[in-house]
Amino acid sequence: MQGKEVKPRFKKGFWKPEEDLILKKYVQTHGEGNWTAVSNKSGLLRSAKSCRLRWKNYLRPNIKRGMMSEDEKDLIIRLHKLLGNRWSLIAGRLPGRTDNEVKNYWNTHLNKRVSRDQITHLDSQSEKNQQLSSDSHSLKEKNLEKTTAVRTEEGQGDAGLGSWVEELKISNYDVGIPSLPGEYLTFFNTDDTFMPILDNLVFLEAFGISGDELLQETLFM
DNA sequence: AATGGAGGCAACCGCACAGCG
DNA sequence: ACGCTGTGCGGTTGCCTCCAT
Repeated sequence: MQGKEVKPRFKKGFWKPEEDLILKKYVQTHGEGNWTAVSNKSGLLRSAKSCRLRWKNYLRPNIKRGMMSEDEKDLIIRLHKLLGNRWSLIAGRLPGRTDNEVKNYWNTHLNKRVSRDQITHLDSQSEKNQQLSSDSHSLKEKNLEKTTAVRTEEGQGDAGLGSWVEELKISNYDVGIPSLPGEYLTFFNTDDTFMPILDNLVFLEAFGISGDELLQETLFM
């Protein structure tokens, strides 16, 4: 075909050790970012996206490989309950783990485990009810101790708080709307299961709020 | 030994969004 | 305002290995 631009044919499939080495050396020399340049200048016949993904998921320093610890599994399950399939957010709470790894682990291991546990949970529900009623009281007390406050901006009323307040309510949060601008908006979760691992930053991030944007502090700690 | 199914995981794809000219 | 480019994200695909038959 005359005059038609020939797109470079990129290599696909698994990365070879020598390709890893080239990418690693290139990034170490030129720094992270501008993956198009990496793709064009490194000599690798890989797309920018492929280079970026390989670096991010496998070659980047401090990547933790291997088995998930029980703590990590537990954290993934709890965070997934709160955040859903927001793998990058979940991975952000697991040092050294990537979103792709967390996602794969969830799909292959935890998804089944959670479904199984839910069935088991339903079977034994009546048996446990008595035990729960006594335990939940103390847990709820604990949760109330971890109430988070966010100060609203000057001139920002109920309507200006954004849809995330509604989302908080849907996600089992009790939200205390401030009556005056500049007052603190408070919210705490009434679901016992994930509260012990939840920190303020996680759900601020979950609802699209940067910690820098809003003054937030934990009360009653 | 051959084969077929299931599970695990690396990599790709498509879309969305931000930044910039 | 618009288009282009780079990057990030979640869903999906496809290859490889293991194991049962």
